Amino acid sequence: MNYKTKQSELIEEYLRANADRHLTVDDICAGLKNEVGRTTVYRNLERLCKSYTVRKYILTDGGSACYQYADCGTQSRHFHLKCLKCGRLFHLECEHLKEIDGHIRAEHGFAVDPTRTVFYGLCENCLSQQKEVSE
Amino acid sequence: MNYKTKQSELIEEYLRANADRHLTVDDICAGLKNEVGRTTVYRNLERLCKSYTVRKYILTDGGSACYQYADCGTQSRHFHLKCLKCGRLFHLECEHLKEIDGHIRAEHGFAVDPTRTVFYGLCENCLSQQKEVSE
DNA sequence: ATAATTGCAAACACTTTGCACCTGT
DNA sequence: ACAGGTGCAAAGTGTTTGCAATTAT
Repeated sequence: MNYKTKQSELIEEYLRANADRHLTVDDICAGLKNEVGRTTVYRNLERLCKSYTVRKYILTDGGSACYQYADCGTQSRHFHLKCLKCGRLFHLECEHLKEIDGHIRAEHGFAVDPTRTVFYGLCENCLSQQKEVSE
Repeated sequence: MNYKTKQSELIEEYLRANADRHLTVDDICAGLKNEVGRTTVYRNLERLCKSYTVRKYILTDGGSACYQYADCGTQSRHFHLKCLKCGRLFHLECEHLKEIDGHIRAEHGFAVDPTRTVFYGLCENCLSQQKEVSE
């Protein structure tokens, strides 16, 4: 059980090559130039998530889910910053995560799940643009 | 602009009366015994979210969104903690907000909007329950 | 040989939109 | 009178499923 197919290899390869990015199913399909069917992408992602090879993120805005190759350890747990203006998604490094995480855990007894939590606000770029225009 | 209708009053009333719960659109429709159309519920919730009277949560993967009356002073700047298990909403005090806020702003040039940001995770209660069961 | 995988089309669940009608001001 | 609200039906999204054909072992 678990055959090695051209498609499953392409998908995993693509995810690994883009381990620094968050990919939607659309991204993956486009990245593979539609050499792999959408259904197959979904099914492979499901499998990879089950084996913890890939991590699924559900952004709190109800859009489509994002997937990221989980290189066991390094960038495993991190927060997300989503710009309300340009829509870009940023990653928040681990040291700060721990600080935030620990603070809330210690002081409020609440265990934050970074895979579910998204900070909304304005990114550097959009902030400076806003100042210039000052609308 | 913004007329007071029988339906909009029923919806807000119901949300306020159940401010301790997180309600799906289905819950609201059922609670109002289908006196209000589903579309109207959606549209009113959208309006209430925009005015920060109600907060929208996307808790489950593929499931429906939840709404909760949260007119906790539109003006006050604080974060929210939402428990993924019991659905309870907690408020995060200002000192910590400033710390988190300042950190992300200073180190990442990202200005977080606390009114838009919700931390998802597990509350003290649900955490301890989970330990007991230890599944 | 035979068990798993693929991918189309169709089903799905939740949400949004178009439009004709109704209601509040 | 007319801006705004309502609700049906239809369209739109993102995801899952049925199934016949294909592919890996």
